[in-house]
Amino acid sequence: MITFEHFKLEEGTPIYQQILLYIKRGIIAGSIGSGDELPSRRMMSALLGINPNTVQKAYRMLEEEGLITSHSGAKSYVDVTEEKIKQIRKELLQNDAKSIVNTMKQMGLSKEEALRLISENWEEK
Amino acid sequence: MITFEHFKLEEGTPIYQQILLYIKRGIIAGSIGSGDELPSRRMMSALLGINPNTVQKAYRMLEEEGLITSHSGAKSYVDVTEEKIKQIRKELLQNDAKSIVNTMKQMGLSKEEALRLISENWEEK
DNA sequence: CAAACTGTACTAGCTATATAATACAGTTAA
DNA sequence: TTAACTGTATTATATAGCTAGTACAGTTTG
Repeated sequence: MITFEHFKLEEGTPIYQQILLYIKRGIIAGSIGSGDELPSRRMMSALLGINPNTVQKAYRMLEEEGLITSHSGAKSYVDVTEEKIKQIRKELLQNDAKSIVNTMKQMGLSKEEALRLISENWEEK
Repeated sequence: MITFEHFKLEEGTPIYQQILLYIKRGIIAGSIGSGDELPSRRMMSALLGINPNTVQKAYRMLEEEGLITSHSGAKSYVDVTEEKIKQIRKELLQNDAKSIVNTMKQMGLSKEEALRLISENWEEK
């Protein structure tokens, strides 16, 4: 069962997208994998204090992307191939890295300053 | 006159926020400073192909944060003190760095892998 | 002065996001 | 079997973001 223990809602980003990303990143990290049981829509919404429809939206998109399976009445499970993992790994990492670099450059940081900033923030907390 | 030459709209983030961030990051980088003239709301919206009201929203927020001055009928100008620059520098850099580190950790990357990813993506384009 | 620009304000309409309240049929477990 | 869970679907409502159109008064420039 995926716990969503370290999942915290943030403002400014659609909730369904945050759920999507949390699961995708978990799959990339290896902490989430095939066979893992997802919390039910109702359970999940109760835990996060959000609406069941919002969870359903995230789950439906995950199903459309072929990362989970859902059957009426039964529980939902993660179901990913190595191929899919490689695909979303490339997708997310490239996206994030490019966005980070652009941001840092926009703020006039040198490569060294950027690396130092990341490095310093890695340890804390 | 601030040119917005390298400004490109991205999907998924409110346009007014992108304008806000572009100017704040420019101020941090030093490429935008006190006395610089902002494009008029109408000019700006025409250049970006967006609605004048969206530009106005960004400009109004910049004024509320005390980064620009606007007077009815006259043009708008950047107006920042060293104190304000330090403040938003800390604000944005800390925010971005923490968000990046969290994302990377969520994907199971080690500090070294993260630094290498940034490093590799720095050069390209 | 007059025209063309400025900032500002307002109404209206659309889409996306999120909530609330039900409803129903399939699955599971006592 | 029956009760409690599942996924799925629907309708209604509210808010944020964005667009479109219009209006008006202050400023700048010819």
